[in-house]
Amino acid sequence: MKLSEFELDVMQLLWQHEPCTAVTVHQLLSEKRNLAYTTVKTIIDRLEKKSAIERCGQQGRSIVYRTCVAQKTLSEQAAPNFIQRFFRGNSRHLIAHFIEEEELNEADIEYLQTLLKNKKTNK
Amino acid sequence: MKLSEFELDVMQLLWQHEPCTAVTVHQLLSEKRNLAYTTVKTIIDRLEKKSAIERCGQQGRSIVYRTCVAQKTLSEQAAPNFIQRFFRGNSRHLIAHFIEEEELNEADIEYLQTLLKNKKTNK
DNA sequence: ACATTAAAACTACATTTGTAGTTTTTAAGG
DNA sequence: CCTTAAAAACTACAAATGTAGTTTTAATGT
Repeated sequence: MKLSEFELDVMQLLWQHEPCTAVTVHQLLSEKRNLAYTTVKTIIDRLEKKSAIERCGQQGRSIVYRTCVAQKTLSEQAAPNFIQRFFRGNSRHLIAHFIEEEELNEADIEYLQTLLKNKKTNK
Repeated sequence: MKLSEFELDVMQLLWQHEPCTAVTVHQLLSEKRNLAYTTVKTIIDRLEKKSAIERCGQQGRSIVYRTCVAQKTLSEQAAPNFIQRFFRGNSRHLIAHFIEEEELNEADIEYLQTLLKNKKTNK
């Protein structure tokens, strides 16, 4: 399944807030940018057509939606692409990039160190 | 600057092989998928229009191109987006995801461990 | 029961993207 | 010099995307 950027934005909100109506998604998105309700609804319709989300009820006159794909599923598909594109398939560089560029607190760092240690021993 | 997937594919090749002609890019891409030369040239024209690449000479009747943006510049812009989309801005999860999912050899792991250690002490 | 009106459903449209055909230019060989 | 053929330049077009207007449906208050 291939979703556009905007579609992914909406999925993002849904993953965080599902089950959830189009009205709610519109409200959530409106905090960031100015969008007509119908615009958001169009995206939701398209996501439904693509079977990324489905109806799971009704609230007053609003349809309640929920996702049918896990965030992980999509990120797993997107990740290799991303790596390919920017890091020539070299995941060491990728991870290094993020370690260098991203904000990480002490706990984060320790957590990641543990992960790496485990990865090494499980080889 | 916003580049499409295909445009990024071409940038990828250019970063690796610049300076470089459209014919060469076409040859390189042809190893992976079947594309008309004109298709590739169209993308190159668009990249030029977007000022992502520029002419830097001629080879016979072919124009030689080079990039005008660093890979890093683009990945830095793309990365936050990507993180936002899939990991809700939580870079710990992002890095953890890649550590868990990607192939890493012993040397990779050690390298990353060093990076983390440095990051911790430089705080 | 009926009117009101929110939300759904449908339609629209410009722009971007992937893809390639056609025409024009021009370097290179004879 | 003239021809030729390779590459450039231009044109085309369907599908996807971002964006929103218009019309229909139906829940809710009276």
